[in-house]
Amino acid sequence: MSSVPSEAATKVERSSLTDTCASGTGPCDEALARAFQFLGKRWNGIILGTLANGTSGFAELRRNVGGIADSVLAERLNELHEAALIIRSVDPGPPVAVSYALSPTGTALVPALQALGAWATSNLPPS
Amino acid sequence: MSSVPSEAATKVERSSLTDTCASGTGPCDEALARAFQFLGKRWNGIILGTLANGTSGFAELRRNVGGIADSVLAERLNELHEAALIIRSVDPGPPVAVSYALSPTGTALVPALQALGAWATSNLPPS
DNA sequence: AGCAGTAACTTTTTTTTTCAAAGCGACTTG
DNA sequence: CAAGTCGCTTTGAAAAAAAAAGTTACTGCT
Repeated sequence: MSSVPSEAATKVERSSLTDTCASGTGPCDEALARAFQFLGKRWNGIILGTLANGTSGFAELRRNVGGIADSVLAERLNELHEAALIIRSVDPGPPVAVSYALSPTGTALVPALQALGAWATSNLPPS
Repeated sequence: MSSVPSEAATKVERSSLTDTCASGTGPCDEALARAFQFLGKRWNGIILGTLANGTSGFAELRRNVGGIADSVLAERLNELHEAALIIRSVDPGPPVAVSYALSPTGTALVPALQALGAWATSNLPPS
């Protein structure tokens, strides 16, 4: 992981979630704050969960995620790519085609996402 | 759960995350969207993770979460309370004292939060 | 050839969300 | 009395997300 250049670290974000949480032994410690640096931004959890179903192009992902603005999807994909959670592959074509997939780091998140889904199934009323 | 009046359901949200996700058997299904209805809003994951360490008052929670605006914390606590993820208890005092704790629904989320923390520890660079 | 459609974004404007600061009433302490 | 804390509420500014239109590069159809 330390070999991945983290350009996100050079972008000073207001109220960075990585500065939050009392140091403790409980679930809310620095690690959880780091997880929510991504997951606490609208759409990231859903995007990663959708990509867990398999590789997608931009438009397919937009349709499968459902309800996200193009510009927000583009920005999220860039951030997730820069953080090495997803892999962006370009087929030069023609026609040019771009596909997105979970990286190993992103894939490692899937069991936790599954746990979240299981929790919601058991604990949240259907909308 | 079904005995809890869900006022959140009467508030039509634009781009509701519960309308997202292709139906599928993968992690991104309706259940995950429902989980991110809460967790995809900034601060909710951290708030729930902080409360997993034990009951807190408002000011203590604000300090322990770190970096959240009063007004946002107040609103988040109201939403989480309305969704029955937390319990709000009032000690009439004097002085009056309000405390917040995870409900059984909120508590059931803790293992998934722990999984997220473990993933971050193994997969995300320290900031 | 022109047209319409799709993909993968980008740009602009509008709307919503979050932030920062101040405020309020109810207390406690020195 | 003043100053501090608590648990919020209010206001206006800043940031993020949404909505809509746009661009380039194709493909397929008439």
